[in-house]
Amino acid sequence: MVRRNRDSVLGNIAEVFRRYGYEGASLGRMTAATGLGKGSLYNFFPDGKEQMAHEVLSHVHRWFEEEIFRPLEADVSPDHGLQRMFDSVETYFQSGRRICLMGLFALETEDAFSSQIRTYFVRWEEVLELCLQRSGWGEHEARDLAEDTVSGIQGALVLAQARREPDVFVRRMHALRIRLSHPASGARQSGIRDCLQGR
Amino acid sequence: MVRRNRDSVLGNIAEVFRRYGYEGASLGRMTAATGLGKGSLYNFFPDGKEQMAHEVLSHVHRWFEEEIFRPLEADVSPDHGLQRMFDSVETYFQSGRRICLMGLFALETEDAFSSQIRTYFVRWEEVLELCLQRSGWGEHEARDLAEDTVSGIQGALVLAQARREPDVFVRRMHALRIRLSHPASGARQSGIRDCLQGR
DNA sequence: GCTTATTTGTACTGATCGGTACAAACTGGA
DNA sequence: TCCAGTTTGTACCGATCAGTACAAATAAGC
Repeated sequence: MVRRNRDSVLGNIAEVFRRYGYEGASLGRMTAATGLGKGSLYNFFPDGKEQMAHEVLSHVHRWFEEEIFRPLEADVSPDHGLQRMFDSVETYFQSGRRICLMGLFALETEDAFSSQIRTYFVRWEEVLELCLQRSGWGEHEARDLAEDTVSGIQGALVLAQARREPDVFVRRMHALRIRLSHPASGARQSGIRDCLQGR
Repeated sequence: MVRRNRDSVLGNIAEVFRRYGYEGASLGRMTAATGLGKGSLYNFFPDGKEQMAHEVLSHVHRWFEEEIFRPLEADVSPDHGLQRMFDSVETYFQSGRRICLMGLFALETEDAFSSQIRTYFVRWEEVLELCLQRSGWGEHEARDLAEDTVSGIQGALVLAQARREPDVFVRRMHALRIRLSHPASGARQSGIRDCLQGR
């Protein structure tokens, strides 16, 4: 018998939720994925399946906090923070081979996890918005771009999975990186419009 | 006793799949949503739950074919076709209040529906790409924009649901409409780059 | 080595699952 | 009005569900 620690068990459980969704992730599948019996799972998670899901989402949020959200806030170079965000996103989602559990649960479940999911996405957009402002985008553009970027990441994950083609995700991330690399305040933006009108 | 027709039953079943996901959509929930007993459901769909799901997806695909894909191909004015696409998308997804079943099943299920889902998305991107080319976009930009648009629609639906805020979807659709309204061939694109380098 | 605490794992629970069998109710044609 | 075909609906099936009870195995401290 090999003693398991709770975090590695949680990792296995997370992959079961990703692969099958909340309702499709049975305790039988979890015992198979972790190598533990039900008694062990209930020893680690006395409140059962819903607690496991909550803790998986918390774990995902903490990872994003450590790897993406805090660095976006803290990086003295916002441009570097942005590129690091994309690097981390591509690593975490395995270049489109791994889906987003927050996105899946957002679609599949109703109330149980909605608060946690909402908090995660609101947090991501907020830190990205501030980073974009520091990078030179105007207030409104930054807000809009932050929402568009987080939405774009989610959409790329769905489409990559739907088409069974991870490269879709890679292409979309590449396009987003480029899009976010050209800060253009309102003044610059109207400069581009003048230029276009002149042609 | 009220006799039901198969199509309206299918509509009710579709909403159960949307609300609960494939695994969460039990026959009990379907009998409640349709007002029919299991015997009636099995009379309409002798191959059971998986057949219901296949037929719901086919029905969704047919609706998109009639309302969006064919009009995009057929409209003499590509710009009009594009705006009509967005109008239909907003209607179908109820301005972000209704999720996309294809997207949900793409994330939640593995093999059973992957062919149907892939076909739907590939078809959408293909007709959109051709429409964008006719609208003035270059070949590569059209390809890229088509993928970005379909991906963007999916992401907007996920994020709207995740934040419990349908306006997210409305804003993203608005931004996509604007984005697609300004065809810029390769020559025009490099003109913009020259202009920027001059500053 | 023994004892106690901790971790593991299986048998079992009531409920629900997808699906089947077949009786009941309804409809349409003669 | 009657009968055959069609549609509906419920009881039931074996399997699986989330969760519980508790015994077995292991580990740590004395």
